[in-house]
Amino acid sequence: MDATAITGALEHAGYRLTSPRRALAELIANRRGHFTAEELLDESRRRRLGVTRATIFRSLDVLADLELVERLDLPSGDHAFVACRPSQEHHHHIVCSSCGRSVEVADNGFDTVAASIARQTGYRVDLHRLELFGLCPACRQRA
Amino acid sequence: MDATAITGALEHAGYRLTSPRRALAELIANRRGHFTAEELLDESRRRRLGVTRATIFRSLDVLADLELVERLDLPSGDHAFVACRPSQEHHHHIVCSSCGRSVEVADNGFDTVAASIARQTGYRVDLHRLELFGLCPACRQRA
DNA sequence: TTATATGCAAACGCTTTGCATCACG
DNA sequence: CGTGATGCAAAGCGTTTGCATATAA
Repeated sequence: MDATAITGALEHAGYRLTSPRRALAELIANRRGHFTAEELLDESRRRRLGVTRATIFRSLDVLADLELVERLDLPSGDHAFVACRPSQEHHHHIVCSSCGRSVEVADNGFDTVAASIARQTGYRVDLHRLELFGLCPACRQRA
Repeated sequence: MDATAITGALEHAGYRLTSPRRALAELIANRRGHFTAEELLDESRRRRLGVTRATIFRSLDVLADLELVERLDLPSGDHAFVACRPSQEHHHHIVCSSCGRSVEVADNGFDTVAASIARQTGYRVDLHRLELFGLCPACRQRA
């Protein structure tokens, strides 16, 4: 993942390109798996990037709106984020419960399930969240 | 939903049937849609049921383990719970974003989607969470 | 030049915990 | 009786906010 994908999308959406945001984009781009706000803050401190807590939360908020990151609710109850490729279609993530790496998953086939649920329940389905957890190929091999 | 379904399951699982737990079972059984721990606490205070905060959180924890309630992560980011019928197969809930009422949804058909995701990604899928939001029939009509 | 973004630190809200006491079985 | 459950109040922890200052455009 490339930091310029994030900074570019921010700029395109009319947000100012500040140096904390550039630093944050780089931090996020270099993450392998999911990450928390706290982890970004820790790394920012360690590397003296000068991105502070409030900015991290405010920026993650913006990035989530732009769908550059997705909020995750881990089975543990913790909140985390994953970076996504921008301007993609609706998709979900499968997250490795061992190493945290995640892969984007096309919504393909799920619309059928959603339609059948709508038919069965009479609800109008507006929104769904799907989170998958398991073991990635590398961690499977290691196990 | 019947409070005895909850108390019975608690007893069956070897938990003590205390009066706070009985009161809580009744509180939960009478809920129509999803609810938060705070809401239960409010009602317990209003009706002087004497169930305190710590007990509510501890009990919801137990009930979630027994799958008598399911934890929900609302699109707003809030956490809530819904009561489930006990000893059911794996299922999900569709939640009305207007009135909060929820219906259980069979997992039917989703296994195919999960299998295809596993095949495409190479991940071993261990766990998934699916939450659907929309408008229930009653709220659709009202709108 | 001016709206936007940031830093700081305090406030916030939900949830958990320690510990003494209570009461189910 | 003995162990598990409760109440209370305090701590914990992730997240948000107000406000003065700095900065991108």
